[in-house]
Amino acid sequence: MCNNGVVPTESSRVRLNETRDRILDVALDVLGENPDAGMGDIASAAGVVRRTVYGHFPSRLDLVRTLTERAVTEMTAVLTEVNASDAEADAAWAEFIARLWPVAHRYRVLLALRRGEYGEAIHGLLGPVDKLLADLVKRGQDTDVFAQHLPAGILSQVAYGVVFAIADSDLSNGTLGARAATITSLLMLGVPETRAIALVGDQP
Amino acid sequence: MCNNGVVPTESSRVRLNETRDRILDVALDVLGENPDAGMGDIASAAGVVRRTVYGHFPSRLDLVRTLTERAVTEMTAVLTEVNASDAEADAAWAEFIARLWPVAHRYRVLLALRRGEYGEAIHGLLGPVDKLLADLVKRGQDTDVFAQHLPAGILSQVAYGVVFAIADSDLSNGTLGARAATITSLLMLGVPETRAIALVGDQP
DNA sequence: TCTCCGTTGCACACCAGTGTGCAATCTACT
DNA sequence: AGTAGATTGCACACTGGTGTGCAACGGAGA
Repeated sequence: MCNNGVVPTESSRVRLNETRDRILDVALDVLGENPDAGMGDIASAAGVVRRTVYGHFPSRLDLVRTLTERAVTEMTAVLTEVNASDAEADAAWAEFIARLWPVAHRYRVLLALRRGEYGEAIHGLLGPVDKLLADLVKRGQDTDVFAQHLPAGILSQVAYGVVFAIADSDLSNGTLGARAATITSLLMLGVPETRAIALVGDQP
Repeated sequence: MCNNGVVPTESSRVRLNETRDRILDVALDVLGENPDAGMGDIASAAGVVRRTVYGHFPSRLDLVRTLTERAVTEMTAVLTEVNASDAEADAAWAEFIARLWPVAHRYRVLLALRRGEYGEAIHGLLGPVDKLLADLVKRGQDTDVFAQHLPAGILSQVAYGVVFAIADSDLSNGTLGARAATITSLLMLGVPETRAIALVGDQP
């Protein structure tokens, strides 16, 4: 399909990338509503024929993997930046959730996709994000900012699991969802309610 | 298969129910590991042939529905009992989680099954449980025992979503998991850490 | 106008799971 | 031994998704 080893024209390459990006964007929506959606569903939602999708992504796994890589890139960018600051761990967490929120909402499907066919592949790609999260929580526990009723690795998983769960609920969009997700995750990290509310107040 | 309208012998009926129950038990395990497992996988795990499974459950949906009904029955039993007591809402919640824990661990697959093919059917059957949970949380909010940063309906969903998430993690068995799930869910319900720890201490 | 190249439409093979039909078999009870 | 009934083994049709091959179409640029 697409390219057979020949150098493409400038304009055609633009058209190609436009289609490719549109497929990726729309795939996120479609899979978000139904993680079991097929290539045909994605194709028609993108206003394109199934055959065309296979022109850009040789297999369904390739598509999902690309999507995941995208998500990992965006998330690690935010997370490393937040992690680098010398703020208290709870403040860092609050800022992280606030900035992650739009991304989390878009990529909420990945949580569902972690079980099932491509679970292993996705899990592998998400490894770096998990590690950064665990590091942040560990830092909070070491400085007595977060509770220690669970090991950092699990606590971080559960905490950002909650964020995605809220991203998947009725509150998904709007700032209300972001506030709810931040406060809830802070509470379960052991931050007192008054402190949690103060923290989200700082970043509306 | 099984029965063609004729009255069965006593012993054969026993054998029948034994097989049926074994299929149900094993289906819970198999689907717990892989929600997309087929009838064949379930059958062979139960030491039986695929055809036999269809003898007891005319379709895959029937099997899943039966499983769900089982779960709903067990959960509502615990929940109504706990809900009827006049204890504080947080104490009631703690007792609920403690008693729900073994059940939750067994039926954790239902959470994954809520999305996907049979999502709607399962969601419908789980309705009563959701309502009881929401009532309990509402009671806690009205008596200022639980935080009000989220509406009761959503807060209850997120809270017991966490319980299942922990049931699905490495801590799944043992009393450690139960403690972790209880404390974490209490924290996110807005109960102060000291109080939460005191509550689980009461029910080891 | 001619060419490049992404896109389309249709063909096909393939696979995995579902659900059914039916004769054969095995087992417990009489 | 005879019988009822659950189980088995194998057949089949059907569905729905995947991935590929290939000729034809259509638009943008030389």
